[in-house]
Amino acid sequence: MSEEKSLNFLEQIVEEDIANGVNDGRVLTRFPPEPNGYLHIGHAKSICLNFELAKKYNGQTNLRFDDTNPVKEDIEYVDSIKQDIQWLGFQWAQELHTSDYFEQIYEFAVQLIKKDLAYVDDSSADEIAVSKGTPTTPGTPTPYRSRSIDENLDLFLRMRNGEFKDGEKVLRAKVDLASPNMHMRDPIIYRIKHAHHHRAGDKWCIYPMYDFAHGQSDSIEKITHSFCTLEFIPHRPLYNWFIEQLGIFPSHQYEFSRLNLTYTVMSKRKLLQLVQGKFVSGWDDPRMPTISGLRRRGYTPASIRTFCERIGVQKRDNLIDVSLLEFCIREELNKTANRVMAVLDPVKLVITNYPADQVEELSAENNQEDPEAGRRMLPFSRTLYIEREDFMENPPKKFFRLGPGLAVRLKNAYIIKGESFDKDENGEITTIYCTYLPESKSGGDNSGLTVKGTIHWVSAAHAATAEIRLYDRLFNVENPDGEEGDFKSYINPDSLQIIPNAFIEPGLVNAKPGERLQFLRKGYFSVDTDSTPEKPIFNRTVTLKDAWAKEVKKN
RNA sequence: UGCCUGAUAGUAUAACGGUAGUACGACAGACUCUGACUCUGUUUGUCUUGGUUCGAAUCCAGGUCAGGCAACCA
Repeated sequence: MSEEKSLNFLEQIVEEDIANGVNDGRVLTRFPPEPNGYLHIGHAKSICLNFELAKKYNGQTNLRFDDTNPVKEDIEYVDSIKQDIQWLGFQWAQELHTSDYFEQIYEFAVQLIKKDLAYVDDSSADEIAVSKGTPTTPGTPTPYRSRSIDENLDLFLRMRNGEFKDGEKVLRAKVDLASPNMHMRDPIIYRIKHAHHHRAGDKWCIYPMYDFAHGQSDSIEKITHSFCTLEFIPHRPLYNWFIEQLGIFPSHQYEFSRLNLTYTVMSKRKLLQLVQGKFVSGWDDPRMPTISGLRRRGYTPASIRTFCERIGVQKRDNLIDVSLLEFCIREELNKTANRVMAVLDPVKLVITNYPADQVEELSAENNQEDPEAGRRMLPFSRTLYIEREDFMENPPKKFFRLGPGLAVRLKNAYIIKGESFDKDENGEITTIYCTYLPESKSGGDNSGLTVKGTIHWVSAAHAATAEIRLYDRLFNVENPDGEEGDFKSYINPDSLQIIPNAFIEPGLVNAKPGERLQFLRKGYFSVDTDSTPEKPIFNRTVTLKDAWAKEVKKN
């Protein structure tokens, strides 16, 4: 383990700070979600970054809810966010809420007013927008900019006391209306909202804006390194300006680029549209890039953490290939998931030389990658189900499966040879007939034969049935955000295929929700949260790599 | 057309003035009682033009391209 992993740019910053004795080497980060939606894998990047970086440098991480907008926030989201972070494997030092600082933030505002650095503005939203000018032309002061300190103090108190209606007045910082940075053109720092807050109740009718809450909260908590995404870069001068004018603890903001993944969307707004428009079954639909969706899909916390580590941290825009995420979950599940057999698209197979009333119990390895996983017994009989695609009437030369005259190994059982088949009036094969080699039994094969292919099966009389849900990418274009028009028009209509009656090994009816398995040759699956022994439900987490599918595609 | 970011294989990410490396993907092969896994090999890259330097992905200047910013959202 002498291999040195290079540091990402934020780790470099932290190491430099520690080396220079900044904050006495103390490292305290925070993860600051607004409780107005569910966490997605983009948040996971931020969570991993904040928690792992702090831990690496003997620091800690707070969970702070940025709950400054009561009309959009809800306790439901608070709970889901906490669950998701813990599920990912992280524990915050303190659970904090910006709303707990409202009194102090209010005092900060008063302080600003007293320094003549903030004023109450009676202008309408439109008037303020106009007065801010444009990026190329400076803003102009509204008539209220020159109010006296005393008048501002009085008005602000009356705002707090509920004497005005929503939108009637705002408190603005007095910064620089001519700044090339639009965020410095007297930003609004308090607005009136007569709304019930999920945590503060009805105590307040004025609420601070993000720019006058986030940095202040960082400072109150003495956060040393405040990491956020790139779109907050233009806010940083304001972040620093407030710290300077207020003379409070100098937290520092650093920005990194947010995660984008191919074949999905990542903005909360768009995910909400998918949920509300019923394009998916909910926030935890296994096709969603939400943490809860990935969890239900069968992703593990470790695979998501590994993924976040491999994508790195930088400042350039990126679009990560979802195949990397898939690689991370396959890599883990290959080592940990038991192998079982399930036939998704069954066709009957009759072994004509196998005794009609004989049933054998065959021993099967659970996971050859893990000797500890043990073995299980499987019933075998004359009539089986195999995968329809594993038989071809006129197979091409590279087809290593069953066909007339073609021999193949039944996994954990015998070598069989295809003989004949029945078809119905539509030309669809209904039954395949084959013969088996009794001396080719797995574990004791002395047939002297080797076959190129091995296929999976279940005994028809013993198999249980299950609902299997096959998931594919939610969108059929790599970057739905980058396409013309409504992103929803690029939704993949085949992103969910439900197989109501697949055949599974009898023992699988007892699989517990959340359990992860490999269906041999079909992919990794996990037991759905709605699954019961009476009606087992499996979600496909990810397919196996399929060299044959590629071969077929080529021709 | 103001300000702010950024630009290294298909996608990401290293190299911090000294041999452009790694992962995923793709392609080819070996192995295989999973056409899986594993293993081997191949392919493809420093946005551009100048400058500094013995030497530039790296430093400087100009350009190009991409993204962000003018919510009483965060």
